[in-house]
Amino acid sequence: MSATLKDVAMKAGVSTSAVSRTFTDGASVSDKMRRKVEKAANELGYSPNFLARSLTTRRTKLIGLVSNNFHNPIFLEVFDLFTRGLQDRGLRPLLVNLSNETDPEHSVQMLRQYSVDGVIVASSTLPPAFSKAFRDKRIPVVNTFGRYSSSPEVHVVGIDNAEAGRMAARELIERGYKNVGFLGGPEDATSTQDRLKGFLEETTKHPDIQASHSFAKQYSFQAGRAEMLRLAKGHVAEAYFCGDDVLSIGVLSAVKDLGLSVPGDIGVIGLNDMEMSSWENIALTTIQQPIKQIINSSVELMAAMLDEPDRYPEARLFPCRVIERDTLRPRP
Amino acid sequence: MSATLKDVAMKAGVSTSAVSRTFTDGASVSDKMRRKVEKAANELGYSPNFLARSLTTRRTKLIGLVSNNFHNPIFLEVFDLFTRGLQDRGLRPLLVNLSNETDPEHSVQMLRQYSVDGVIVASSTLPPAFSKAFRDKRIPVVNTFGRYSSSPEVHVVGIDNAEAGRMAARELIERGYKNVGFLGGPEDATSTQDRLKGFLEETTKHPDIQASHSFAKQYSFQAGRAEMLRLAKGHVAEAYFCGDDVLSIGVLSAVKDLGLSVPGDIGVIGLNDMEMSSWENIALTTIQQPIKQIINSSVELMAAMLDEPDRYPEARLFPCRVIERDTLRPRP
DNA sequence: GAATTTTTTGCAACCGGTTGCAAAAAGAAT
DNA sequence: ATTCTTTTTGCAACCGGTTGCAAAAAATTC
Repeated sequence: MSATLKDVAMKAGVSTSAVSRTFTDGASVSDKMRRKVEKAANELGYSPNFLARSLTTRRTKLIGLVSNNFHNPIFLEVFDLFTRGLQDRGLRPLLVNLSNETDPEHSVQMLRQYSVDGVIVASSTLPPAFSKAFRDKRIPVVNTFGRYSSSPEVHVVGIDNAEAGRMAARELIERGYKNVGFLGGPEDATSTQDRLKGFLEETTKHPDIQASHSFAKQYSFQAGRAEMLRLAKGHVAEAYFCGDDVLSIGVLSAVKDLGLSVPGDIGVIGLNDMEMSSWENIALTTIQQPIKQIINSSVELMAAMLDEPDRYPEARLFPCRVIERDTLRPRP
Repeated sequence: MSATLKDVAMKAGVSTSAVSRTFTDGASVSDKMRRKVEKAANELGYSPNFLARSLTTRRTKLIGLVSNNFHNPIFLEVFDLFTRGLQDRGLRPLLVNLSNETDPEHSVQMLRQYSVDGVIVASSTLPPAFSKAFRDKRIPVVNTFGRYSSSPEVHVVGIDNAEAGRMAARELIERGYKNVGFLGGPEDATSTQDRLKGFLEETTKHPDIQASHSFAKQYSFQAGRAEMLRLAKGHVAEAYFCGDDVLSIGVLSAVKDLGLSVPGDIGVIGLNDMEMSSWENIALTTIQQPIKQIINSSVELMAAMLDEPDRYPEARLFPCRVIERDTLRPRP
């Protein structure tokens, strides 16, 4: 169909190697040759086939971008940042939606069949074993939003979830809430467990603080709303730390429907600081996860691993900070 | 690194063709041979390299998924549906973010270099010429959310934007609004132009109706909010048809800040019916674009084009309907 | 201008597969 | 058992590139 290396070589009256070298940077070609080849290539509208090239170079510049979180608005920001970051380095994201995939192992194999240079697992809910499966096949992998551990098996970039839990607890306590609740995301996600751990660690330091906890089934508005409505039938805390902003917004909606006010009757603090949280009609007080930095760092790390596949695994953690808006009562 | 065809052939003591045929459906292999090969393949953990295969088959099963809309929450739903739809057919989305790309031509070339089997352009704001560039290179292309025209040059799947504009106007008129406004998305997008055209077509039919119009700079909350705040300094209509739900939500926020109520003082109707619009604390009345059908149809059409690349271009339009929630006054 | 070094170029093998063709094997018909 | 079909298999060329090596050409040195 479109012109090949051979066509160009023939047209320019040179060997195929010469043409190949013209399109490979760092290869030895004289200026005269380069001009001759480029002329022929332009006339034929030739540009090299990356996939054929990858056969010998063993580099596809394809990066698997795997996620199972297509219902949390923050992931649109995540995809935006990832795609741009990868594109800026000449890498191409092959997107994998794990939402309904019954067998994650299948994705591992598929990405291997496409010879991806690396895989970014963008999820705080996928088990660490999933990321590890890539490492076992010697495919560079970065688990963004993954669990930090003192002996990581794969590269992790994200936040210290336990510390985020402590931070939320401190924030609530400092504002004088005595009866606080943790309303986390999926119970089996390591991020939820770590945040809860940190949260409780901090609250138990204070004997006058009552802490309770429960979990939403997933990171979504409806799950957060449903959980809050359920809680309302029993004992209700004065303030909740929600595992995610979208959950928080669900909670805000439920609170409103219950005829209660925020922050008057119930305080809410979220986690993420997604774009929507700053919208004036939401104005959620939240713990900001520096996702721009997290993602840029993930991409940077991935790029580094392409040159050095056996790089020793590291955890890159970024500090969070509280963004004060309108859903917690002011400090005394 | 990992096992190749040759390794398997050697281990099984057969020719490479035999191994190749075992992994190609529809190829002629005896059961005995197949078993022998599969055994060897399993022991070596072999699976075929799709890219090498694509060299001869001329099929990569890669589909370019191009968008420039990474700030509108509806696109998270769009990506979710596209990735799942493509995956279900064994196709793989290569995601391209055109947001900050200065030169779209560059993307066209890049996708060609990766030998994508087809391209889906998911955008209502990219110019038709962009999609056409793929067709000119004989790459199958579907422009989802594209402009319908009676002589389409590329396949278009979406809605009849003019009809959506008429529908919105009728809805407002039937509810007794006399002074109505069109608050569209980017002025240069064909979708905006078509919607405005339909909107005005309907309002001018009624001599007692006053219609005004203006445009937001992009499809985002802040753009909608800013435009409404700007409008508030001059003449304000009784009800607005916004070019998109996320714009509508920006408008709702502005109206609230102006100390006015919805739908008491100002009515709002959006377009899209994204997930968030149904959230109880937003409850936006909107025109629903059946995106699930649109996307499934786009994927189906793309799959059909892979078998029949020169398929005559068609436009597939889906009807919209009004979803009544809480942002328009009730019908009389 | 000859000898030496450096740069440029082409040959040919290779990357990991597929496939047309003809030979070999198996099955059916006589 | 022989002949004729049908199915299965392997050979070898090919897909579109890259690259080590040695020969050719150009540049440098004396």
